[in-house]
Order: sequence, then C-alpha cells, then structure tokens
Amino acid sequence: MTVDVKKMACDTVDKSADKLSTRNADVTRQKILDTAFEEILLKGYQGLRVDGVLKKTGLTKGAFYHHFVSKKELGHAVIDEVLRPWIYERWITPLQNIEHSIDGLIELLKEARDEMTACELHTGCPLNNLTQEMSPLDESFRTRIVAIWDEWHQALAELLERGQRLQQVKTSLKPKNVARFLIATMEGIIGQCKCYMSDAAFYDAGECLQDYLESLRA
Amino acid sequence: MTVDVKKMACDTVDKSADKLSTRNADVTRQKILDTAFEEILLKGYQGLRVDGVLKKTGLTKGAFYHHFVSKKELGHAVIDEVLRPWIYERWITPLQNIEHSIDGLIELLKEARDEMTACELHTGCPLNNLTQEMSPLDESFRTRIVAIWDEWHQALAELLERGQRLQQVKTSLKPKNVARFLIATMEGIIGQCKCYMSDAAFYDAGECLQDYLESLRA
DNA sequence: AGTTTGACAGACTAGTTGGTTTGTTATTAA
DNA sequence: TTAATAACAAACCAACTAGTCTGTCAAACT
Repeated sequence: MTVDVKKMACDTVDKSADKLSTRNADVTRQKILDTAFEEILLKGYQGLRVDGVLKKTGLTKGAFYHHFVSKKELGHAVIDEVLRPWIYERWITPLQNIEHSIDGLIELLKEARDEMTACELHTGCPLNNLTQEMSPLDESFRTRIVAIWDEWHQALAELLERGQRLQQVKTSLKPKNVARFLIATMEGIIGQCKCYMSDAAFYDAGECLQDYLESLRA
Repeated sequence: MTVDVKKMACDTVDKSADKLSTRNADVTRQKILDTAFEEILLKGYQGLRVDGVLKKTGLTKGAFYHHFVSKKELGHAVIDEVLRPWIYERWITPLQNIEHSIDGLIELLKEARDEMTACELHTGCPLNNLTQEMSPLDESFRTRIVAIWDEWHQALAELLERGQRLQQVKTSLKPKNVARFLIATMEGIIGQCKCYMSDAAFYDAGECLQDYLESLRA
C-alpha cells in the first residue's frame, strides 16, 4: 500500500479544519447530532422537528436522510453518540477520579451547583428529560436510556464500596441503595430548579443533601 | 325569585345521574378534561392530540371547541381542574392530617410505595411530568405548575415546623430546605421507577429516605 | 306554542411534518 | 482522464393536526 503525501495532507488538514464550507460527511453528521441534541434538550424528542434541525444547520432534507433513515434513528444516535458521552464526561468519569468518597461527592455536588449556568437551569438534565418523556412511549428509547442510568448507578455504587473498604464510609449501609437514592435526589433537585428557573432549590435542598452525605461517614 | 320544584328536580336528578346519554354540558366538559389528563400523563402535552381525546370520548370537534377555545386552554384547564386537585388529594391534604411529623411522613412514604400500581409505575408523577416538559416551553404553563409546587412545599414545611414546636423534629434544621429536599427526592425516586418500569428503585432508595427521615427526629 | 339559545355534529381548511424522489456536484478509485 | 459513488440540494407528497364553519336538535324562556 502506497502512501500519498498529498492525500494525507488532504485527510488531516482539509477535512478537520480548512474544508469547513465544502463537503465533509463526518462534520455534517455531527452537526445534525449536536443540533438535534440541543433541540431535544429544549423541546423534547416529540418537540424536535427535522425541519427545525435543517434550518438551524443550513442543511437540507437530502443531507439529513442521507445520514439518517428516520427521525427515530436520529433520536437513537443522539442518545448513543451525544447524550451518553455527555453523561460520562459530566457525571460518571468524575466519580472514578475521586479519592475520598464522601469528600469527593460533596466537592462534586458543589461543582455541579456552581457550574449550573442560566441555560442549564431551565433545560434540566438531558438524560432525565428524555427518560420522563420517552420511557412510557417507546421501548427502544427506554432500553438505551436505562442502560445509561445503570452505568451511572454502578459507578456510584462502586465509589461507595471503595469508600467502605477504605473505612471512609459506614459499612452498615447498602451502596446500591445509597447510590440510587443519591441519583434520584440529584435529579429531583435539578428538576425543581428547572421549574423555578432558579438555583435556589439547588442551594436549599443541597444543604440537606450535604448533611446526608456527611451522615454516611464511617 | 320563585322556585320551581319541577325545575329543581330536573337540575339535581336528571343532570347528574339519569341523563347520561343526552346532553349535559358539565358532564361533557369533565369527560374531555379527564381524558385529556390521562393522555397527557401518558404522552405529554405535546403528544396530546385533540382528535385523540375526541375519539376516546366519542365526541366531535363541535363539542370540543364549544367548551375550549384552544388546545392550550384545555391544557390550562387540566392543570387547574384535574391535576391540582389530584395533587391535593394525594399529597397535600394527607400532610395536614398527620399528627406526628416523622412517623406520619414515614407512614405516607410506605403508603405511596404500596399504592403505586403497575400503571402509575410507568407514567410517573403527573405534576413532575408536566413540569419537566412544559417549564422551558411555555410560561403560562410554568406559572400554573410552579404555584402547585409552592403549595405542596409550604404544606410540607409547615408540617416540619409543627413538628419542631412539638419537639418531634430537630430544631437545628431548616424546614423549608428539608421540605424542598424531600419533594425533590420523592420525585426523583418516582422518576427512576418510571424508567425501570419497576418499584425496585422505590424500595431501594426508599430505605435511605426512611433513614434520612429518622435522622430528623429531635 | 313558538322563539331563542346552548350544546353539540361533522365536513372542511390551511398549515405542518416526516419522509420520498429525482437531480446535481464534489470526491475518489481505476 | 474517466467512471463510479458518496454527499448532498430541493421540489414534492401523503398523512396528520389544530382550528373553522355551517347546520341541527333539544331544552329553556316567554
């Protein structure tokens, strides 16, 4: 196999940076995915309009249906390729970098509160939004979504188990139950913020959540 | 003002019971409201179809637009006349009948868990559903919804304050914060159940919630 | 009894929506 | 260089959807 230098240059330079205005399948597809994610975040999957995504991206029907066979498949792709990585980056990976379970969780809680921008305040958690909307409506969505919750739940439970082994966390409590409780509480608080369009709920309920986390110490 | 006995009889007997098959504005309107509530519970407001309600009720466009000027007004009416009373009956009024704050809340929690039918499991809480869907989309919905949350929150905070006065609840904690925390947690747990289509989350996280409630005792 | 009015019935409409089809152009393999 | 194909552009379509309009019929009013 021969290597063409000009072709290499084309692949690396042109495709990723220069050729923004010309054709690039990967960029186009990603643009659709990102825009759809934003739209779903604001209006839900049912409120998402294919035409709306096209208008926002400046693309056409031809481009869209070249990359996705249907709106439903777009929804699946958004979950797999945008939502899931987003949850990992924001909620799951940080758990794995925690040294002291309780201290780390309290720190994470504060970070989440402070990072909550005005925009996020009234859009809420994308995973929970989609869960509440789509779980009863479509099984293919629900199974994808439930898998993400499970990954998050497991990572949190493992953090607590680790804390127990390191004598940081009370051994009397059940990591899986506490993990479920913490996830539910976090999502519940974010949901309240969304409704009030204010982070006051996060500060108010957050105090109690912190007290609860303190009560878990060994 | 004269009172016609025959007219009285007509008003009370015929309209409310006998004349089920003939015209009765109140019954028709209520039938639309109840059906719309069910539809919203399952598919959300955006998924609600006027035609769908008509099909389920056996009514027609004429009947619908005689009682409601638009789909949006129907949504408002469902919130005011069905959802709000439902929340009161199920969550707020029971709070007011509690004697011992902590014991009563734990009891209420268990009742909620046991009363959770298979249907409710995958529909979730109607108030929270509508909150998550409509808060970012329509201000007229959000204000109506937020008022209900406030009423619930206040009733719960009052229960805790009462508990403090009666030496049942620690005086160190802030009733409003705890009330917000409890509501958020409850809704978060119900939301998890909806996704898993199982009450396991309710039992798992419920254990922790009970522990938390116990920790509030004076 | 006759008139008015409230409570519908149901055909119709204009705009939207997901999806199709046909054509065009840039890119790539031969 | 050329043929093939991937990546679109855009007109088009059928189904759906909220809302309208005209007509009907039963009950209340006079």
